[in-house]
Formats: sequence, C-alpha cells, structure tokens
Amino acid sequence: MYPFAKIEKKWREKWEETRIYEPDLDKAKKPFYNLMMFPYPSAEGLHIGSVRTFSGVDVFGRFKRMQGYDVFEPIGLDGFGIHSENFAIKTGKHPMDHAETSEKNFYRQLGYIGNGFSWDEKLETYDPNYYKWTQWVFIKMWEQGLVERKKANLNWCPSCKTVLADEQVINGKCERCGSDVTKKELEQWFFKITDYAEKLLSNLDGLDWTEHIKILQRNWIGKSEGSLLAFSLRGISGQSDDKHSVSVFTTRPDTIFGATFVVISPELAQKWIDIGWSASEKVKQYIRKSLSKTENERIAEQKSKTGVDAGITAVNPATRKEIPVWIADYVLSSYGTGAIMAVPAHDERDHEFAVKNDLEIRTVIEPVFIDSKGQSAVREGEPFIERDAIMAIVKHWKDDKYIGLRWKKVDWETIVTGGVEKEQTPEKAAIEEIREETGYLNPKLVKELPPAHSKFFHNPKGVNRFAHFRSFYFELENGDKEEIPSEEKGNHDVLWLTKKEMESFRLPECHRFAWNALVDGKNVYTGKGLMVNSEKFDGMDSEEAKGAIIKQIGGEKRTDYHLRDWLISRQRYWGPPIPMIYCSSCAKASAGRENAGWQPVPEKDLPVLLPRIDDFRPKGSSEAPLASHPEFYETTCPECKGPARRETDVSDTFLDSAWYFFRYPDTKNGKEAFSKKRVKKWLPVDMYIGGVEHAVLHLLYARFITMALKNMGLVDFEEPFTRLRPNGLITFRGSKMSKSKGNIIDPDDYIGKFGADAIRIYLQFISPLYEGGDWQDGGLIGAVRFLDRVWKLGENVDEPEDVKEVSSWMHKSIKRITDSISELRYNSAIAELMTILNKFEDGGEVNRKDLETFLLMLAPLAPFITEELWEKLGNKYSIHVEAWPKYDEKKLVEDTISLIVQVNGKLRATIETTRGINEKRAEELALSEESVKRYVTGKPKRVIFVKDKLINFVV
RNA sequence: GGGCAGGUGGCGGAAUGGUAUACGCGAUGGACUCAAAAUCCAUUGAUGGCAACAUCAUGAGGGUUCGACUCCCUCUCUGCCCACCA
Repeated sequence: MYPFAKIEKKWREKWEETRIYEPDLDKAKKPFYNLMMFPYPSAEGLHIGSVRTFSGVDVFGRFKRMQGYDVFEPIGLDGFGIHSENFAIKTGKHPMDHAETSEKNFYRQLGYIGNGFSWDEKLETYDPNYYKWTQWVFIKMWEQGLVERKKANLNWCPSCKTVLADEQVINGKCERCGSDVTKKELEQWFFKITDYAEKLLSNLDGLDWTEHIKILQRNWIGKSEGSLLAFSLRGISGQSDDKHSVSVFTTRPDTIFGATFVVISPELAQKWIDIGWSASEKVKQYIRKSLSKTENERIAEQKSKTGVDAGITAVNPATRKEIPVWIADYVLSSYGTGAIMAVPAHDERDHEFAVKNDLEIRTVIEPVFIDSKGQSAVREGEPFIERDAIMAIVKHWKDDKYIGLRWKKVDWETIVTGGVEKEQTPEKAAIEEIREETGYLNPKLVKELPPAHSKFFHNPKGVNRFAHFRSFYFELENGDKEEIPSEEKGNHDVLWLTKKEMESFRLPECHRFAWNALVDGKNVYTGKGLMVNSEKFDGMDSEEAKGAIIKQIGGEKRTDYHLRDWLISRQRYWGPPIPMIYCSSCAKASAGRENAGWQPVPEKDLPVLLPRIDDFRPKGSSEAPLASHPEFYETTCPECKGPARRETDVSDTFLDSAWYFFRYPDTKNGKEAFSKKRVKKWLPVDMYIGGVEHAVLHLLYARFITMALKNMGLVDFEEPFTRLRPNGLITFRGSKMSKSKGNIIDPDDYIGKFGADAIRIYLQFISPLYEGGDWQDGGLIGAVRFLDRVWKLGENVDEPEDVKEVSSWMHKSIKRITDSISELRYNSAIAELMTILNKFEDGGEVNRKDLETFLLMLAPLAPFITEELWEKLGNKYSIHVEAWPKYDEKKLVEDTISLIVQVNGKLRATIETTRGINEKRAEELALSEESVKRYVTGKPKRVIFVKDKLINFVV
C-alpha cells in the first residue's frame, strides 16, 4: 500500500502552515459559504456517518474552490443540551468536564479526515463567548414582542420527577427510565413562531431546497383554511361568557346541516368550570380522568373514543335545532378552538363516536363521481342531461358470489345498472334491470346502500349525463331464470365473482363506492359532492355551498396552523441561562399585563454565566437545578433596583443552533453577535447539508430567527439557506449504528489502517451523498486498490509526454465528472475516474496533461494523495487552488459514431460510421448488415431515423 | 390512517424516452510463487446451444410510443416521517 500515513501528516501540516483554507473574511472576492450542520459531540466520538457527510460537504467545497470561489467551510460543536447532559449524568462526569474531553476528541478526529476547514473560526455553543450572544438573541426576540410566558401542558416523567422535551418521549415512555409519561401544566417561555407561520410557509416556494424537505415543512406548518362558527348554548349556568356560546373551527361549513352534536375538549370544559359552570359530578370526573391520562393511555384509547354527555345543548345555527354537547378527549384543546361541531355522517371520528353513544347521524352530502379520462370523460361546455338511475349488487342464492357484468362492445366492467322510468319506483326498476341484464327472476331486496351521482359522457347517445343513482343490495332466493332478451344478450357476459375477484374487477368509481359501502358497512363519506337534507342548499355543489352557508349563518373566515409556538425553557442545567429577571414589586405595578414583572438582563451584563454546580442533575420538582442556588438567582431589579430573582430555566438547545451560522464569519467579535459587514459578505449560506431529521425543528427555527432578525433590521434577507440538501444515512449490517447494538464503525481504526483518502473515496462511492447505504468492509477494498493504482501510475511516470491539450476523449469525462459533483453524485464521479484510470493502464502511455487533469478531478475526493502526486510531477503548491478542468463543447462530439440499428425497437446491429450521415445512406448501410437483413424482408412499413444516433425499421 | 422516498445481477449501484446491468465488490478459472497473501490476465444477468446466435429479464399488471428502468394509470412490497389537526 502507498505510504498514506506519511503523506497525510505532511500535507496536514503544510495546509495548516500556509492557511490555504482560511478565506479573507473581509475582502474575499467570490465568497462561497459551504456549511454542514455542526455536530453534537456525543459519547461515541465522531460517527462514520458524520465522516461521510462532512467529507462529502468538503468535496463540494473543494470543487467550488477550484472553480474560483473563496470557500468558507467552518466547523464547531453543538455541545449544549440534554443529550450531552444525560451522558454526563450516566458517566458521573460533570457536563463541563465532559465537554472539554469530547471537544478535544472531536477536533482531533475531524482534523484527520482531510477537510478544508477554516479552523480559525470554530465555535462551541457552551463557550460563554458564544452563548452571551445566544442570550442576546433571546433579548432581541423579547424586544420584538416575540417572547411570551404562558402555561403549557408539558411531558412529565413521574419517576424521574422532571419535565421532558418532546424528543425525550419515546412511544409515550420516558427515554431514560421507561415509565409512562404524563402531562403537567406549568408556566413556560415561548417564542411566537406562529406569528411567522404564513411567511415560513410561503417563502418555501422560492427556495432551492430538496422538495422532500419542503413538503415536510409544509405538513408541519399544516395550514388549513376554514371558518369559525358560533353555536349558542342552552342550559348552561354560570359561564361568564355573556353570549353563552361556543365557537367551533371547521373546514367543512358545507356539512353544517349534518352537525348533530357538539364536542368540546376536556381542557375547555375545565375552563368553563373555572369560570363558574356547575357541571355534574360525572362530568367533572371524566375531565379529571382524561386530563391525567398518560400518553400511552391516550394512544391505546384511540381505538375506542371516550366521552361524556355535558348535560347541556347547543343550537345548530343552520337547522336551529338543539343538539347535545359532549366532552371528549378526541378533541384537542391545542387546535382550533378546542371545540368542534360533530358531523358523524361525514367525519370518521365523529361517526365512530356517534355510533358508540347512539347519537343521530344525518347525511347531507352525496358523492358525485366525474369521469375525466378516456372515452366517457365529460365534454367541457356541453350541458348535462339529468337522469334517475339505479345500481344493484346481486348475491348468489347459495355461494358467496356476486354478479359482475363484462361489456363486450366497450371496455367496461360494472355491476347491474340502469335507468329509472317515469312511473317506476327505483326498487322496481332495479328488479326489472336484474331480470333484463341477467335473467334472474327472484331477487330479494336486503337493503338500500347510500346513493351516489355520476357525471360522464354517454358515448352512444353523444351527451353529457348527470346520473342520480339509488343503490340496492339484493340476494337471489333461487337460481330461477329466464332467457335474457336478445337485444341485451350480445352486450355483456354475466360473471359470478367472489369478494376477492370483485376487488380487482375494474368497476367505475360510483360502482366501487356502492360495493365498498356494502363490504365495509361504513357509510362515512368525507369527500365533496351534492348537498342534500340542507334546506335551500339542496342540489348545490358542496364546494360552492361553503361560502353561501357561512354568509347565511354569519361565520367568520379563519386560517389555522398545526405549528405551535416554540417552547424555549428547559428545567435543566446544561444550557444557556435564560437572561430574564423577575421583580415582584414591578409585577404589582404592571399587574394584568402580559409578562408582568419580567424584564431582560441589561445587555452590558451579558453573559449570564452558567455557574459550575455539583447538583446539576434534574431536580425532583418542576424547578431547574439552578433554582436551588440563591447565589445565582438573587439579583437586583434593573428597573427599580429592588431585590429580584433571575430566571433559573435554561433555553432549548435548538436556540443555540438557530443562529450559529451568523456567528461563524465573525467568531471573534466581542462587541456584537455578528457584524453587518461580514454577514453581508457571507450570508445567506450558499450550500447547507445535513440530516433530514432536522427538516422540521432546526431548519424551521433557523428560518424563524432569521426572519425576526430581518424584521429588526439586523440582516437584509429572510432566508438563511439558499440551497439545502439532505445527506443519507449510513447503516451497518442493515441497521442504524449504535453502541448498544455493537455495530459501530470507528473512523479512527479505518483511517489508521487505510488512510483518510481511501475512507473518503469509499464513503462517497457507496451512493449519492443524499442517499444512504450500508457500510461494507468488502467495498472499502475497491477504494484502497484504486488509490494504490493511482499511486503506482503517478510514481512510474517519470517524464510523461509533455502535451498542451488533453486527449479528445477526456472532454466527455470532464463533463461527466463536473456534472456529477455539481449534483452531489460523487459515486458516479468516482466511477468515471476509475474508468479513466483503466484507460490509462490499458493504453500503457499516459501524457502529462491527461494525468494532471485526472489528478485535478480526483483532488476534491482524495485531497492528500493528489497533493503529493501533484508535487511529484513538479507542479507548484497547491493542487487545491488550481483551476478545475474545463471541457470543450465541440470536443464532446466525435467524428465517428456508433449508429444503433433497431428492427421493431429491438437492437439488431450497431454501425461505426461518420457523423452527419444522412438517412438514405444510413438505411443502405443498415440493410447491408446480415443481422438486419434477416429481419427486414421486403419494404419496411416505416423507418425512424434519429440523426447520428439510431435507425429503426418498423416491419 | 395520511404524506414522502424507493423496488434494476449474488451485493453496492450506473443509465438527456434510443446499445439495460457502466464502475466497484464478490465468485470462478489462469499467471506469478515451494506455498500463501498481494498483484496481474480472463470469464461472470437467466435459459437453450459446440457455436454463431436466440429467447427472456429493471416488484406485478395495464396504457402511451416506432421504441419505456425512464412518462401515465392500477396494485403490491420495503424504508422514513407525521398521526384523533376538525
């Protein structure tokens, strides 16, 4: 093996000495901010997956540098937070000591992987010089009115006696001790991210981000447009709301005539009780019970919805009828208004609840199926001819089989169906139709199925039809039948199908609807359709009815988001103290106002240092560890100078990482978080790469903070990351690597044995950077062998032929590699480089220009070996600041081409010929080939000729 | 239940609608060696055939097209994320 250890050491030192990876932060001409999500220094040291991501990001950075950019590629550690703290607790170490050792270890490992980091600008979130400014960000947010203290229902582990973050609750159980997590209401700090919900959503469209991640964010933000409708209450006493009404949020005002009861969340019910509603004991009991439910109990109960009759009624504003009010915990307090109008006929949850509690179910929408494809697609602009019709499902008299019709003249598969004549009842029409189409004489009506409507183009009659179907389910009493009338007989075959066969029968949508209604027995239709049982709105399209109904009953338009405000406070130790002070005398003076008595620590007093304390473990109460340290929390009020108390909670780790990319270009700034000038030069980040697991949390928070900073006039852009790509996940033996599973790949071992270049090449050869893959030792051998051969080639070429131009075949390779790297498909770039090497070896002779071009293109992927060979060839230092090879468009096309000859689309020959050959000549040449002649006998029906590419004979 | 991504040799994976399986791993045979490792050479999708060659193959089934891994529809399996969101 080539002496990688010696080479890597040599160049690491030289690079550091000559500072080639430190851009001039003030004067750089073509700045390119190449960023990876900074690592969380965990217990295990650097993960092989991180090595892949980081070196993958570095390949891109080096590529950009060679394209003439001043690349800034900083590195730091996201070391604050619960994970680090938990690890410290587990090992009995103090988090500060743990941070110190893991920092050394991480930076050492990161130093070995050959990345062009700007080491001068590293930062750690637990460094007071950093978190001073995290606290400053908090205060800025406060000044903008984006911080609020309010009560929240938090995850609470009764065994550890501590509050847990959402990410610490795994399947309803505490991450650390495994006990069921309950809810507890506490006062907490929030960032009002929901103020930016709309901007966070609409800005997404303009970002060059992987579509998948944008979709995750859109879903997380979860915009839904609906209306608020007021239901006045009857029989309620004491509730101080003078109108005595409850407001519900709905996206389906068109179903209001089907709202047969109202359901409110236990939390809202409790609020009513708090303001004087004298609810029954039974109600109070239910509320108590459901408010103390554990996560697991709630998950388990999803299948059987619980609830209690509140003993009062509400008036449906559309029907004017009094309907019952229920309390149930399937209604969430945190979404909408905490109250819903229940429409059991058109909502599955409401339906389930109504069936269980024997509540009225009233259908108000019937489906309309519209054919939009094929022969029977509705013709635009033509009027609809309406017609009453029936569908019938017919069961065999003995077997569990049903009649299906396969039509002969048209490509249809249906159940029995037909029109209803004027004097007929639908039932009669159905029986008649069964006789006509199948010959069976004794169908017995078992039940009627929900009706449906269908719009389609009636081909034989040449008109658009709007058919109104009634659907029935019949069972034959016996097999008695008559001859099918001759005019019907030729039309279709009558088939007896099992349930399973019926599933794969290609029924039209409205037939399928009838079948599903029979099989599932569930009559919940949640789509749009035709209004029924809705008084004057009957017959309207439900979408159109929405607006009209809101208008009539006085509803209010309302947009709701699933996004919640960002809970910032943690009752923990290992984070930046929240820089707030509470003064009880000032609180009295401003009583009643939002956040009364709270004020920020004056900027000159920052940072609020996190003291080293020994009892850093989470306490047995809802207070943070710092709350038992008066020397920390006792302070004076900045306003009245009286005695006051500091906030003892620390902030969420995600706040640390929501702004770090602003600090990187200006880490040594002691006066400000970042200078405007540096930020203007380097931000927004040009390329950001990291794990998809951060798609909604970190990436959303970072965008939010950036928007807020823009609003404050501190930066002049709203979006921090111009281009974002996720990295894939590396597994080992098919599963995620973890210490407990014992399937860890230790980068140190492998770099020691094979060198950083080989590891880099192999990690990128697995798959495109944005896709994952499984680590296989066997595959690594390929990378090692490749570099060995490169080394041999470079060593053995003493005096390569000195030519000025690269060989003409090289241009295509340059293009391929350039394109592949631009798209982060390094695996393809490496494959092409291997192909070039094979060519070099096969050809025997290698000229200087080709070899140099090859090394230049390999340089981002394998920075050490290429630097060494570059020097060996007598070139000047460093290969990493040389220009990326260019290809000549004209050279991409060669004079000779391989013309593909097909017969009926099948390859029959290839002809080596000259570029620009005309069709006639190509045809002659092709037909002179034996293998073509054999298949083309006589004159071909058609000849397809694609210039310089292909000729296809259709015979 | 919803959303997203994806199914190509023994394995990782390539293929602007135009030569499917590039590149690598593994495997088999050979060279070198006392021997092994390393290295080098050859073969390697399946089936049939001595062979030239033929037929079949990109999860399954349809469709569009002269031509489909690629575009459209239906289904299926796997992975990830969200999940009582009114």
